Formats: sequence, C-alpha cells, structure tokens
Amino acid sequence: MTNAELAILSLIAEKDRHGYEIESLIEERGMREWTEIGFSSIYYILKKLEKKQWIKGKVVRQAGPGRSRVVYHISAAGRKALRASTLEALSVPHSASSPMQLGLANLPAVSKAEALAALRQQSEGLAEHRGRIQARWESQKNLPFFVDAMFDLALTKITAEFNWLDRFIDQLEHKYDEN
Amino acid sequence: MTNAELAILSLIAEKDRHGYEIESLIEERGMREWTEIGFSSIYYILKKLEKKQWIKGKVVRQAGPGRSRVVYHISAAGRKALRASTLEALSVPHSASSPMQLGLANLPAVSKAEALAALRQQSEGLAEHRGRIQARWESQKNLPFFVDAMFDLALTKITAEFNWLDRFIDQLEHKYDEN
DNA sequence: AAGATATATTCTAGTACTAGAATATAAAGA
DNA sequence: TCTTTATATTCTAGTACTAGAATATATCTT
Repeated sequence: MTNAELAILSLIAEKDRHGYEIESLIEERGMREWTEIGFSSIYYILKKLEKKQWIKGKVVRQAGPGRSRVVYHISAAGRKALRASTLEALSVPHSASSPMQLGLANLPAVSKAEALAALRQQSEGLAEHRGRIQARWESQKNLPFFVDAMFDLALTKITAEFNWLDRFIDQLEHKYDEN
Repeated sequence: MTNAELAILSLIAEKDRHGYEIESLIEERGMREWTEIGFSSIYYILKKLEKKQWIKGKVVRQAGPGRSRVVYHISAAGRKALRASTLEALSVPHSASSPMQLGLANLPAVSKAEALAALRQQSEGLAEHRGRIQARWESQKNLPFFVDAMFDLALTKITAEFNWLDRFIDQLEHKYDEN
C-alpha cells in the first residue's frame, strides 16, 4: 500500500466517509503538512481501494442541496491491510534524502553568494514550516499520546535540519577560497 | 527538473558519460543511499534530458568487446538548467515526512507489543543505515567540503531520528494503559 | 419556471517513473 | 565457423498519481 492509500484508508477506518469529506478533513487537520495528496487524487485512490476490496462504497442521499454522496466503509480485509501496512510503516526505515542534499552535492555549480542566498531562504522556509507545525500542535489540546509523538518527531527532525543548516551557512560565510 | 534528472545531469556535467557508466557510477559512489534511481530509469531519463536539449548523445565505438555506446555531453542550456535547479534545491525546503510518521498516526491499529517490535526493527534499520553512511564517508579521504557537508547532514538527520525513536520506544514500554 | 448556488464526482490527457525481458553487437574461444 | 561472453541499449506493459475542466443533481432564489 502506498502512503497516500494508507492515509486515506486510515481516515475511513475512523468512520465511514465520502470523498469530499476526506478532502475537507485533510485540509482541516493540516495533513498536507505531512502528505501531499492532491484533491484530484482522492477519488482515484478511493477507487483503487475499492477495487482491492478494502473499502465498499454506498450511494447516500442527505438533506440539503447537492448531489448524492458515495460513502465508503472499511471491510474486514481493509482493517487487516491497515494493520499490516501500519506495522510496515513503523518497522521499515525509509529516510529519503531531501532535495537540499542533492543541491549540496552540486554546490560548485553556483557561486558562493548565490549559494548563501539560497541556503538562507531554505533556513527561513524551514523556520516557517516549524512554526506552522508548532502552532497546529499548540492549537489542539489533550491529543492522544501517539499524535503528540507525531508532532514531536516532526519538530525534532526539522529542528535538527535547521540547526545543521545554520551552522553550515556560518561556515560557508567564512570561506574565502571559493568562486 | 526532478531529483532523478538533476542527479543524472550532474554526473554528465562532471564529464561526458554513457548510460551504463552512469549506472556503475551510481552503484560505486553509493548514490542509492540518497536517491532511488533504478537501472531501468537511467536510459529513460537520458532520453528526457536529450529531448529538453540539456544533453546531446553521440554514438561512440571503443576498443574491446560489446556494442557501441551513446556518450552524452552537457549543453550550455544544460549547464544553465543545472545551476537553476541546484539553486532551487538549495533554497526550497521540502521536508517530507517518513512513512514512520504515518505509522505513528495509526498506532491504535496495532497492539503495543507489535508496535514495540516494529519500532525496534526500525531502530535497528536506522542504525544500520547510519553505519553504512559512516563507513562510506570514512572510506573516502580528502573530500571537497561540500561532499563532507552532505555526509554530515545525512548523519545529523538520521541520528536525530534514531535518538528520538529510542526515547519513544522507552516511553512506550512504560505505558500500561494500552491494548 | 428559470437560473443561481451548493455539493460532490468524473473525465481527459497528461507526467514520471519502473520491473524485467529482450535485443544488439563486437571480440574471443572451441 | 560457431558459440559464448562481455558490454550496452531498448522494449513492453505496467503503476501511481495529478492538474484542471467538466459534469451531475438537489435546493434556493427571484
């Protein structure tokens, strides 16, 4: 199962949901901070999950304007897949390197001044991202411990990267032997 | 430009190269530690780069057995794209979350014992990965400072994750209120 | 009754790979 | 000469999205 599939399946495991609801939920919970599921992908993924028989859709009419919804319910097989996929996600390391590392590998392609400007932008962006995560964490109270853990891990990682970067920028500034 | 394209373009920027050579180089330099370019993708990406006119292929015969090679040379436009893409990689933050974070979000789907076993596996895998990177770093001498930086950043990030994880495993062990 | 609005889903035409098998070609060995 | 080996590239048939436009349908407004 891919990350996107797992993310959506887990939302349906909480309770029955339809596509549009999932989109709003992803937005509302700020899940785009961790995943990158586009709006247009949600229905595509729902169809994939249904084809695998992990969820089952049912057309439902409700009060108010608008067309009918397709509400999805997780199956027993779906729960089993969710368990298996969660264990895999927890156990298999997958530290992908960031594009920044690739940029570092190509540092000679740009001038020192350009590199410094770019890295300072990176640093600011990182700080902003950290701020957004922090704010979202603080705006919610009494979260289950594993949700706290997620936030804490995210902040730990981003802080490590931020601190490293600021040290590197400093070093680079004091180098006089580059182009 | 995608990461895979940038990685391959940068190898051709160093010097003219052909597909098979790029594959061996990626293997030899342990680049699979940072990127995930499959063998079958290299020729595909070379074709894409050539279509964009960033590189130009030339059929070359050489002494010894085997068929002719297509040796690629970077163009002026290619160098320009490499510069631009490097600056982007350096300046745009892109801290994607690991699958482990998604697993954490779904912790209730598995039992405490299962979660602990999975997380211990993650921890071991992380340690191994760190060991591989460390070994590769130490096996090379007098690297340019920016390559040292890459290694250092990689180790910093993986160490932060590893330390966080060990703390979390400890905490989880002492919880008695879960299933 | 006709059009506007809100809600929700589908369609079209892509991009970016990717596994694995097949193929091509030159030289060396039997 | 015929097969094997080494070297290098191409082909087939996928998977996994994704942007953005189009469409569908129920209710509300005028």
